Order: sequence, then structure tokens, then C-alpha cells
Amino acid sequence: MSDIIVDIAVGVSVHKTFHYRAPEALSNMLAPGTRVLVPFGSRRITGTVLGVPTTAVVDGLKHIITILDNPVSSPLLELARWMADYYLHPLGLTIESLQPGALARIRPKRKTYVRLARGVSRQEVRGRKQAELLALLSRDQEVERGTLEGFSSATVKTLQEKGLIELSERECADPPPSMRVEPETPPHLMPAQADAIAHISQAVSSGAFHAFLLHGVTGSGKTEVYLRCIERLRSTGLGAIVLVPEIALTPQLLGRFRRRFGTQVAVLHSGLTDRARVDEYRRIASGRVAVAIGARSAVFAPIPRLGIVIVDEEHENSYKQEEGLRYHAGDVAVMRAKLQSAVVVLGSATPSLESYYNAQSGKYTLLEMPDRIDHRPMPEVTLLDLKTIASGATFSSALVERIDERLRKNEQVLLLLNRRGFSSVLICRDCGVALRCPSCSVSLTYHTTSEKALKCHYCDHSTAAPDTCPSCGGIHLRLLGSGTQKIEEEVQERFPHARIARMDSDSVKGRQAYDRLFEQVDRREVDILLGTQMVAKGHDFPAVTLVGVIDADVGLNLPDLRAAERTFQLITQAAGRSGRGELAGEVIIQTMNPSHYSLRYSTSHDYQGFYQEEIAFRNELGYPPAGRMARIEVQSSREQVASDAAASAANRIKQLIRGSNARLLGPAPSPIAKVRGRYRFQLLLTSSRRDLLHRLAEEGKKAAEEKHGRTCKVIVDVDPVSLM
DNA sequence: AGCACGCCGACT
DNA sequence: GTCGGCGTGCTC
Repeated sequence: MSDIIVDIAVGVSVHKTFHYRAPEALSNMLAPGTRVLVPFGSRRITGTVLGVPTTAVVDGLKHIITILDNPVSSPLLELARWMADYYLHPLGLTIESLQPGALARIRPKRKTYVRLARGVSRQEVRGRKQAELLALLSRDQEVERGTLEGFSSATVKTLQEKGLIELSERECADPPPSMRVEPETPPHLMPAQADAIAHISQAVSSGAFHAFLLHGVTGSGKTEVYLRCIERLRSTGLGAIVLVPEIALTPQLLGRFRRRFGTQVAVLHSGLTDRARVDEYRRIASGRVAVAIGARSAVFAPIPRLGIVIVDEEHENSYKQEEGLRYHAGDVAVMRAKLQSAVVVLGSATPSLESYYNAQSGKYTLLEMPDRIDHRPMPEVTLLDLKTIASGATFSSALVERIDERLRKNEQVLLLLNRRGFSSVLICRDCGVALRCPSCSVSLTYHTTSEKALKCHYCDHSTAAPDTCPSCGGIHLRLLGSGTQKIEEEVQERFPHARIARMDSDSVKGRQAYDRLFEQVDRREVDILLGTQMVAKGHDFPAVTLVGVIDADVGLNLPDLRAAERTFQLITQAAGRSGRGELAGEVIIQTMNPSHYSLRYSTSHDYQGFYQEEIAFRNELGYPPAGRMARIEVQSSREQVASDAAASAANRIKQLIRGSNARLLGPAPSPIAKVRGRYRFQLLLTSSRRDLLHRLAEEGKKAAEEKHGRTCKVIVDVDPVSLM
């Protein structure tokens, strides 16, 4: 029999596909999406069948080695093609990143099941144990071997040999051991919630693609909307994907989903072992799961019949993958829904400018939930001008008074300072030099945890803090700028009887610590919770009645087009943690810039106002969402190499750009010019046309690579989020 | 991305 | 005399 030829995307960083031979007998097992093992040079690598090429050179083709299981379904293959094209990433690698890396390695768990042999009439047996087992099986039909307690293997074996029972081995269908499920009584709905549910469910039942932006203020009950929409979906046999920021995967949120959907929930998060992740993946693919919930990569959950994709807190930056395949899970969710004729719901109290823009243009349907549940009031927000209080003081007297008041009333306080460590700079008073990271162009942060150390927040560099200036030998070293560690000390001094907990990436390492801290706050074992942006994200702490923002200006002056948007989101989200329970909430924001629009609109809970002002600025400069953007970054351990390669990219782009509406910014050193010993230069491209932008980015990349082949790394980032 | 091939420095 | 540095070219 002759061979067929198939087109294969290999899991290698090459922007083309390869042809392989396979016996014709296997042709019906080589549908597009089939995963295969192929020889590639001197190696064996995995690849994915794309189809049968129309024309092919027949000479010198190698044979496929084996066919792997877990094919990529055709909508997911289609999605991968779109992503590879949109994010300018090799198709083979893109496909591989849709599945857990360990999928091919880890075989499904198999268990042995015991049941009565078919067609055998009841027979008397001599052994008492044997009779018991037969009785058990005639009642329970089929039992997993491992659960048969009190029956020896001899009993089972004898009955099997007599032909009275049958053993069969297969993949176990058991859901993973779950927490106790206590079905909760769903709360009654606000009219705006009912309205949103009706719109979304109607779209789901129409069976056509539809995108919604659910703009609901903090505490308006967005999660309940998601739960109800998924509940309605279940009767139709369709499945759901719920994306949440990693940080929001708390026992609180998972508990709510598990109470509603029991074992029909599959959770994918970064803390899973390879085995657990693969098991969950297979369980989802088998169609036994109604809801797959997880962070960014859960957008690829292989739900067979997809009805709805929900992206909670869609404005969160963590939806953007910042390495390798630089996709945005929210955008991918919209495309996936489109390809599977499903509905996508993007939910947020502070939508990204991009999403609100799409809602304004009619691409998404806007659903508004302007009120908190049970008509609870929005917290009252006060801006405090730090310029009017004693310089160097961390706390205004107003904030101290308010904290005191809450402590007396036994209510909880949440304090936000988006800067970790103790002090952001250690500076020499004699020569003025600040201690900097040897591998990155940033100053080192002073940490007091365990030993007094200077740490870099961009690489893993860490040294003991010196007593004398390494540059001039001076002994007058001074700490400038406060982080959460320092504030924690100050708070403890000012409120010696308060129970204080700190929440930042230093104090909360790993999921367990995070969950534990959460439960402590829930059980009211903490009076003051202090932390970085971590404390502001999506949590529901009903006893918090005061939120204090210690320094709202952190991040406001960064050289980043989204600095104002990020500040507005962070402050609004932090403020939204206040007054979610029965008691009214209050918010105090300390700032040097009380007139800044991102703070003003945040104070009045005015998203619209903020949007109008911000979009005007974006329009003027052609920045997203008014225009599309791509970023090219050139990295090298040699500054000159990076700079030269970036210049070549710029020259090539300038030639191509003439007469078009595209614009080039740069090349310029990245705002953080060196990270981990690598110098970084970047170019920003803007245009209203995506195809043009793609072509320019590709050409720029090629030019940079031609100039300095392997000594530099060139990254293209389509729709960049971080510009640092 | 890897891995082989290839052409120049300090070691048994 | 070789072991191995990493520049560059290719992988059906």
C-alpha cells in the first residue's frame, strides 16, 4: 500500500510547516488536529496534523513515528491558527500552548471494575465470602476493585476463574474528591441583574455569537449573574468557561461555584500538579464538566460544546501573557466564542478602555448594573491632599482618626500601598549615589524580612544591605520611600492593640498562605489588612468599612500610556472593597495630585466621566483603543548590538511606512533599559489598520534579526499591555 | 528552539 | 596534538 503525505505544524519555533509520509491505512486516523510524533533533524518532536497538502515535493520525506492521543478539536485548531496569525507566533508552538505540557506524558488513571458475568444465571458457590461478593454485585451492578474492602484477591480471582464475575479495566470516571457541597439558596435578584441574565440567556439560546460587556459597579452582584447564566445553560447540555485573574481564584469564589454546580466544576490554576492538571483537562474534554474555571490559560479548556465564556474582571492585566505567545485571554475568549457560535461576557466595574470602546461602537452589547445589591450605598470617598500635611508623614490625622474609630467599633480596615518592600531606595547622603541592581537599571529595594536585604524587583538579585556606601565609603546611608513593610511597622506602632496582617507577594508566598490569610480576614481575626494591589482585587470582605489609600500617586507618573487608566482602576477597585456588608463604607485617598482626573472620577464613582476624558487623549495620539499598537523589543547583553538592531528595524519600517497612516515611535531604550543584564530597546507602532501593523512589525523584526542574527533577541508584542 | 557542523584558544 | 568555545544554518 502506498503512503499519503500530511502537512504538519511542528512544535518548534519555525514559521513554516513540514510534510511527512504516513501509511495510507492510517489516513482516517490523521484528521486535522491529530497530534503526532515525528523525526525532526536528529530529534523526535511533537507536531499537529493540519491536513493534506495540495502540492508537495515527494522526495526525502520522513515518516510519522506515532500518533498521539488527545487531538486538538477543530474549533481549537481554528483558534490556534487565528492566534498564530494575530500574535505572529509559530503555529506549531501556538498549538502546543493550548494543551497542558504534560498531557502527552501522563496517561489517564485506570481502575479495575468488577461486575457479574453476563448471561450467567445465579449459581451457588461454596465460599461464604464468594457468596457475599456475588450478592453485593447483584445489588450494585458494578464496583470499583479498590473499594471492595474485606474481599481478598483470592475470592475475586476464584470467582473470575469460575466465570461468574468479570473484571474490566478502564479510565476512571470519578470526579476528584470534592469539598462538602451544601447547595446554597441563591439570593434574590436586583432588576438590573435579572435584566442582564435575560439578555445573556436569550443570546445563548439563539445559538449565535454575541459579545456582552457587563459593566457593574463593585458590589453589584456580577458573580450571581454569571452563576445564573450558567445554570440556565446546563439544561441544554452546553458547557461554560469562566476566566478569573489568578489572584481571584480564592476559596470564596470557588466555594460559590462548587455550591451551585458541585462536582461539575473543573478548576485549573497554577498550583495544580501536572497529574492533577492533566486529569482535570481530560475530565473537561470528556464532556462530564459543566463549568471550567481558571486563570488565563483556561480560555483553552476543551469544553466540547461551548455555550458561554465569561471573563471576570476583564480589565486585569494578568490576562495578558507577557512571554512567549503574548496573547490576551480576553481577546482570545471573544474569538473562541465567535468560532464556536457561543456567547462571551466581559465583566468589570472598571472596564478596560478597549472593551468600553467596543461597547460604544456596537461591537459588544453594553449591560449596565449601576447599583449595589440590596441598594447598599456606594462608599463615600474623600481625597486628602498630602501637600497640606507635614512632609514625611505617612498618615494624615484624618486617616488616623478614621482608623481609630473603626477599631473601636470592631470593624475592619483595609489599607492599600502599591509598593512592596520596606524602602524603595537606599541612598548615600555623602555622595548622593543610590544603590542599584548590577544587572537591571533600577534601584534596589530595602527589605526587612528575615535579614536586612537589598532586593531587585526585576531579577532575583539580593545582597545584604551594606553599612557603608560602596561608592564613597560614607556611613550616612538613608532610606527613602516607604513600602508595605515599613507601613506595617508604622501601623503597629500607632495602633498597638490592632491585629495587623500584611498581604503582598513577599508575605504571601504560594496559594496556601494566600487562602489562609483570606480565611483569617473572613473570621475577623484581622483588624487591619495592609497590602499592595493584591488587597484590592475582587474580594468580598463584608466587615470592611474603611479603605485607606496611603499613596495614590504610586504608578501615576510612570511613562506608560495606561498610567491614568491603571490608577483609576486600582483606586476604584480598592474603594469598592468598602461597605459591601450591612454597614456603610468610607474611603480615604491620600495623594499629592488631588486634582488628577483619574482620582477625581474615582472619587465620584464616575466611570463614564473617566472614559470620556481618557478616550479623548487616546484619540488625539492614536493610542489604543483609538488606534492599534504593536511593540518590537530588541534585547541583547551588549548595548550597542541592541541599539543597532533596533535602529535597523526602525529604518526598514520608516521606508515601508511612507504614505500610510501608521506611525513609528522610537527606537528608544525601554523605560527600564536593562533587565537581568540585558539591554532593551523598543519601537512602538501605531496604525488604524491591523494588517499594515502586522506587516510592519514582521518586517521590523526581520530587519533587526538580519542585522544581528543570534546575538540579540527580537520580540513582537501585538496589542502590548506593558510598555516598560 | 535545539542540535550539528565548523573554525580558533589553553590543556592532558 | 585534542577538548570545547559559541557563531550560523537547517530541520519534511
